[in-house]
Amino acid sequence: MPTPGNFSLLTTDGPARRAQLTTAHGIVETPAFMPVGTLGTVKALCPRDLHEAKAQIILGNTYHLYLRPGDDLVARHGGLHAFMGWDKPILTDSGGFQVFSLSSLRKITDEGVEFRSHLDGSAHLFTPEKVLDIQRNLGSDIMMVLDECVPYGADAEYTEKSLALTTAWAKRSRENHAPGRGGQLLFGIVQGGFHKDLRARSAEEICALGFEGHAIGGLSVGEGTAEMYELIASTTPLLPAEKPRYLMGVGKPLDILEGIANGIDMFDCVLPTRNARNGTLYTSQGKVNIKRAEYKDDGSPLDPCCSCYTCRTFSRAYLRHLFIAQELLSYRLNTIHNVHFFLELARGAREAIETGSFAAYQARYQAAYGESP
RNA sequence: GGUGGGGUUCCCGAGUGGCCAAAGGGAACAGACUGUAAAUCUGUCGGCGUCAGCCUUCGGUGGUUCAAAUCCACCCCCCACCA
Repeated sequence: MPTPGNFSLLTTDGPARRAQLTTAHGIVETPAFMPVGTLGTVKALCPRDLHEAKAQIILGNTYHLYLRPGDDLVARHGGLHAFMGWDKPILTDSGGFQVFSLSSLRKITDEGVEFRSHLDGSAHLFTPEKVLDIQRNLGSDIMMVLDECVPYGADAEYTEKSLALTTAWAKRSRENHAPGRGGQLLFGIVQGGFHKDLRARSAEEICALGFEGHAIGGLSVGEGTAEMYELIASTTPLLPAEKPRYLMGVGKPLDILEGIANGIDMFDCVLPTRNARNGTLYTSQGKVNIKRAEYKDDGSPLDPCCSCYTCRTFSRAYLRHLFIAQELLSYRLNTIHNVHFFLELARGAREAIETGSFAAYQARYQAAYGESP
């Protein structure tokens, strides 16, 4: 039985890789898409739905779970796996993204991040160490270090300072959490904004610290697709090939395939779940806005090529009706489908890499979703 | 029969002389969403338009006025209460 952290490369197709990452709660076949379950739930789904969609690993969020219900409470209930009834791997984000998205509520210091709760305004301090303590309470399989997600458009001076801080925090994180401790893996995060030289420096500094995996953070924060792809292409090769590579928060179907083409192994994104709730559904033929009037009388399935429960059972007309009527089932059926689609996207990519046909696989989606960038 | 209240753009509903094609909400029609403060947000929403404007509209008809959804007269509906 391989130990958590073991990452075995099975095969490659150009820079694209097919591998297995071992965690305390099982093996993750990569490339993998990880549905986001910020508050200990992939919104609108229950673990049964996730199993049916063949989800291998999901995300939880340190910041949000710390504030509510509290990581100590989760620990008292046996950790996040037991608490939410999910026995497969969980990756917890550190709260670094919230440092970015809730920027008006926080202040960054060398020590960490002082912030005010978006729920009740109470003051808190996140340090690299504190964030790991929380993630230990949550009992996630993969923990993320605290980082600063630099806003798009930040100049070199700010980015460089931020980068130094992120590296210092990463170092403290590694010192606080020895490899193998508690079976919990620790991933470092490369930042550096949109300055290639700073990205390279960050990659060098972060990868020198001996994390079990490496993430690229700070992308899809407002930049254009071309710029994002350029950065993925230039940064990914700087991450050690023998460790998993995780592109944080990305992305759209084509973004994910582009990442895989460049050698990324793991992805997470709120798009399938959020868009499901907002009526945008992903199909083999491209995006479908299910609230459009043209689907009012459409008795065909959302995507005839899809094997999810939603597509096997219901018509577009019914899905539109549920959405327009704001029925709760709408959110569930839409999310079941979108999550299935993203997981299937990754599963198909794994298969394509195994057969050496990833380029053709990517091209098929480019045809359906528009040439990119 | 009497008294009082009311009829506004698809719906509800503000507006009581000019700044009104008429607040606000809903519906409708589009669009956005990338480590989730998101079951959220944005746009359009009388017609025409070379975007300056022009035309039609506030129960009906007629009138007052430079100007009326707003004032007056009569008429038609609706609601409440009293007989």
